[in-house]
Amino acid sequence: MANRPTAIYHFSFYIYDIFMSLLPDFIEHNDQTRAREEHLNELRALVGNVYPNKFERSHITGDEDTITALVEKFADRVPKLSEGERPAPEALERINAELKEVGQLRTSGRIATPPRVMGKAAFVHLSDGQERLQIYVRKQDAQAISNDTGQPVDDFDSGWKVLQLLDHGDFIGVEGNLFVTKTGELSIHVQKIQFLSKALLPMPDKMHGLTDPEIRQRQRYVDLIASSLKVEKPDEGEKAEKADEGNTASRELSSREVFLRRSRLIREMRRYLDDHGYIEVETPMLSPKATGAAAKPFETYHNTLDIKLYARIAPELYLKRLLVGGFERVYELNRNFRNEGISTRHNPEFTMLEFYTAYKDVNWMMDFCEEMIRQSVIKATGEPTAIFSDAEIDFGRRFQRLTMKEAIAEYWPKDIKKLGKDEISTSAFDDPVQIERAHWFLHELEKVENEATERQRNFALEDYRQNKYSLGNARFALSKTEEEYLAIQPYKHIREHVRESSKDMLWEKAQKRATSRWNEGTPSDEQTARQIVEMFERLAESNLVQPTFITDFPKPVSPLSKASPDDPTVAERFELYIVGMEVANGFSELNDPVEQYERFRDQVEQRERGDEEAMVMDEDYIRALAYGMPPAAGIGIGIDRLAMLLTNRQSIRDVILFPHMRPQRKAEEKTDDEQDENK
RNA sequence: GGGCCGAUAGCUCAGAUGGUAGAGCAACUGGCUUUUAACCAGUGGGUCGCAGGUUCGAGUCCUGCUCGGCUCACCA
Repeated sequence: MANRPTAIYHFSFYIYDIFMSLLPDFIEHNDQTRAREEHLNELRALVGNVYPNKFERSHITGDEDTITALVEKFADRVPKLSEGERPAPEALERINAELKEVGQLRTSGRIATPPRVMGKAAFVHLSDGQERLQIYVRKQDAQAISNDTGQPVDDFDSGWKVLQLLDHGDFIGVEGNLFVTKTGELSIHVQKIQFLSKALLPMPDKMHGLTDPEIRQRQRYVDLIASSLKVEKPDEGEKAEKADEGNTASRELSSREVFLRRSRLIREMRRYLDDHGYIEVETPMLSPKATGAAAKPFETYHNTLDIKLYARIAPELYLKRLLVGGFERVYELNRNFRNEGISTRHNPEFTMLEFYTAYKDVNWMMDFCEEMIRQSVIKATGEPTAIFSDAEIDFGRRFQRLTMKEAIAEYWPKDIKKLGKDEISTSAFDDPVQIERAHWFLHELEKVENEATERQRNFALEDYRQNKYSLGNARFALSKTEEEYLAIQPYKHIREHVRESSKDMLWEKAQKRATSRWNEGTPSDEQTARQIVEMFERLAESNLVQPTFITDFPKPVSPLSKASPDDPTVAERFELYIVGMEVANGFSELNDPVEQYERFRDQVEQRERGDEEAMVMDEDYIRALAYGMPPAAGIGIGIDRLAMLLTNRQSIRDVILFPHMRPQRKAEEKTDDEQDENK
């Protein structure tokens, strides 16, 4: 008890918090925030207003002297040295004489390293988010500027006093002249120092950055600070490894770089369309009908109009109304909202580029889309290839094109191309009975395989558990990855074994099942269409690593696209797949109001049968088409997914600045909610 | 919805078999006038995600929950 803090001790801190604390109480306080608050109070006494309105930077670089501008402009004056090497004194003297000619300059930034104070001099790095530049403050040289008068504080070591009160993360402005230090680093010898803003909360770790994905995503500002303050200093081992990997440009991008690259991608896609005669438009984000795609919408309500509104799921029908109105080339690059699951590939709001081109068809659109993506990728990243996970995606090569049925045949399990007397090939999927059989066969095979592997997995687990008990503390000798490996190893064999031993039996079963279904009545075109799409998704989708256009979608699943002139059951529609992700979806736009009306009616029927994602009737759109819409091709491109590909991020949340996440609930709130529910 | 993993100091993470909560960085005090992951000496800081339980004793074991990650399934 004696060496524990007393109640009075705690109470004094409580009082301190109430009377001294500047920050509101929902922000956690600790010794570090208290130190920063004290520094701020002392700074206020020294320089007056601690949140001044502006800082004028000089214009030696031609434009504003940001840190990046200065570092870039004077990069060629800095001697290039290998690690540990120091510049020759004569060379240094010459360089510094040159730099003296440049004269006084003023720049500003955030303190990117904790000040290294050495008696009566100090080194600090300033960052403008992109580059960092060192400043050198000598006690007798630096004056503080008062933020009230704009004049130097009348105190011989005022600049030094301000420096003592600076914390990692504060913003300051400095005036001084450039020089190169003995160790060869470009620096500013500070004559005047002006305090600009305080970081009351401590900065994230300068070496590791932020690793917790939760904070990275919830508090993106901290993530971005971390990625601009991080010290790039891999140890020798890592360095050697990186050198071995060669020049594959596989270095992981910082969070900041991810969003810069995303921005560049968007800019290049806009520019490409602008250069090809498209105009950018904005259509309603809130609309009385949620149409243009198959998805569940968000609902909201307009008080004055007294109507229900939906956040749009796609701008498609509005953009096509503009084709009717006489804009031949339009695009919209903006958000869509879908009230569906959240995953590594889905965010409730996502950015889509849609554009429409009059007098063109789907084939033209594929060519145009391919070239646009290729050019934008090259301009955004500097090269035609991108590393994603362990794949190198080549945007430079012509994109592969497969019909959906070809893709199914291509990725049909290699070892079961032959089933009894039947050969699985593209033509097999022209016949609805064969489609039904193949679909059921896959379904059954998957079920049996999953059952078998599940049983195998449990067996391996049980085996492992028994070993664990018999081996006692050996658990700690065995690394987790080895455990997992042992449990997974038999898994592949069992899958192959099951496939080989049961394929003919399952094929017969599927045949019977298909036959009995057909005896009950012919399946609708829509059912057949769904079976084809399902087989494609199960078999092919995840295998489409390099950019691949999948064409010839079944008409019934494409209610807004035109049928192919060659095959009335097929829509002139394509989707672009890269690393198993749907990145784009385009088609020849259906412009026959009568047929569109029929298709909507089919959709409405499906909706009534319980398909929540089927479309609704949009009478005004039919009316628009009745005024006449030119033949046209249209496309939607998922920008977030493209950004993932170009930044090697496996989660869509890593390429969206502020992704949606479940709110954190405290225990007390939870019990309150539950009490409410119980009432 | 099922499964697996995670949550410990401001940050990054250690803490096998239950027994006084640790390191590095950050913070604070002192020293050092060209350092750079500065250095040297010293100091403070944690209700171990939340709520229960077992126990003489829980960061550690059990139950429930929250948040996050991965994964499978469903839906399209």
